[in-house]
Amino acid sequence: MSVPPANRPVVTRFAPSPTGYLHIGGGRTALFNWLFARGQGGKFLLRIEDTDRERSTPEATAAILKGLAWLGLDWDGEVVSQFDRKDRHAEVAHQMLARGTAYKCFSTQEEIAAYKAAEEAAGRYPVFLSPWRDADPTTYPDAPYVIRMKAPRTGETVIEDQVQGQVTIKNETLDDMIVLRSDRTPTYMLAVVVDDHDMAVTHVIRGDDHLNNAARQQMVYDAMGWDIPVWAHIPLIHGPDGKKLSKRHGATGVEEYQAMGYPAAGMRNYLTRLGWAHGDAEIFTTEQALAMFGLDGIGRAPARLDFKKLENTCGHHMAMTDDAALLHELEGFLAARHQLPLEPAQKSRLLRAIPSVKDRSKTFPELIEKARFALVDRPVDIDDAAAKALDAPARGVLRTLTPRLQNADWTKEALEPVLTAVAAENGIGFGKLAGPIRSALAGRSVTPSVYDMMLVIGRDETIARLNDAAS
RNA sequence: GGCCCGUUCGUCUAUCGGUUAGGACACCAGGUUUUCAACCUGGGAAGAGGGGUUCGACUCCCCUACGGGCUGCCA
Repeated sequence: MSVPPANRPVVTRFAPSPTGYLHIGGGRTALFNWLFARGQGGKFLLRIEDTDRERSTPEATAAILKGLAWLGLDWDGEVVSQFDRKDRHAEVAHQMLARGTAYKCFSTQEEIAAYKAAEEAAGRYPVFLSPWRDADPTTYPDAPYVIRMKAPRTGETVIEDQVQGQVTIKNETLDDMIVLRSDRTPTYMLAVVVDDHDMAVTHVIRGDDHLNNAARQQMVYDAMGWDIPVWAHIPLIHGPDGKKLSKRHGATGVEEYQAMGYPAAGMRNYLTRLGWAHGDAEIFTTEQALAMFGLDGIGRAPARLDFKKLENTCGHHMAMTDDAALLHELEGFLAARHQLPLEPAQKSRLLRAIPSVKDRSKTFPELIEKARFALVDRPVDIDDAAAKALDAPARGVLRTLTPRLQNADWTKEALEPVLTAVAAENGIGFGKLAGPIRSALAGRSVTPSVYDMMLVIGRDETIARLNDAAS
């Protein structure tokens, strides 16, 4: 058995099959690979496993690339198409044939099915033992064949896994897996090994649904005399009920999370912490994650998705992100939702409003809703809850307020005493004054601070909206 | 069915034989307050069950239960 490559620079890869959107679990797998490679100063490669021509589509590939881009995961070099490398895969299959570590099998699918059925009926583990394994080539018929590996029949295969530890698999449970199909195309088991070797991948970080496959794949590494990469099989993500994450749990594709308006930085942070920990670290930047991330922090049990914590994490990142970057990402969010792009005027209004709303928002829809006061034009649409605060007495109070605003300095420090005084003169608490102002300025009863709103929309607009509401 | 993996508060997790089992989210109570948040303080909340090993087990071993994965000429 070969030893893991210890002194080479780290090379990881993400190798999705293009049969749909980028699954949230796949996104996390990509993220772990990216964090590890980038954190170690290594390379992160992308390979599309499109050998299944029936199910692979260019649309799916595009969706996966888009999902990765949204998560902020960039890869080195060109995207590798596994299908394009089929000749190389066939070449390796024939090399193994020549070395005697693989053989041609002429058994038909019917024969195999019958064999397995008989084994099962006899109460044995249904491993197909091909009669062609040690057949004399001169007896080969002129018929379609596949190339199979000669798997060891005794002993055990040990997988040294960075996450799962030492996993031992009995060789009798390993069949002579097919590496080249009868149509000369490679199977996944062959292609993945050849590609990982040719791409000089040092660390294979992938879902633990591949843990058993690692034993099979090691056969190919051994047959070719290649170095086995470091394995790290990470647990899958489950839904809130602990079952495998599926459509009935809600969102499974990363683009759905983008469409729901979660900021990418928050998503990254949450996904990093899902199944990985570094002491008490909870909220961190990508730079910090890069510095902290390691394979030893990955847990062995599947983690459940918790939307409440995702939201909380995203809230922290909203507040941490600078205003211009937030606006830029907001535009991406609107585009992902196929909504109208922002006009320049709206952008500048939003940019001014963001500081007053980003601390209190967890998602982009929330940010937009809270920034509504800055986006709307007069006359402001007032909803029922806001209208309740604008009864006759309240309108009277507002009429006493507007003249006082004409000459005040437009800063919070100057405005504060004015509003406090008006409230006092009217014999009401500050809350009774803030309510009507809120309604007049935003048309809603839930808004940012009244001072923030006044400063953002400016003196003229403030007075105009107050007059609208007071009349 | 067989094989493989897993199991600490409701959830994400820390602990790497000796801790009052820590943090975060969520929840509850109180505080602050200009609405909603945010924020501050406090609170309840966990080692699946059973056997071992050991002076001592969440930690090591075995069994059971439960969950997941694999068992394709899919990846």
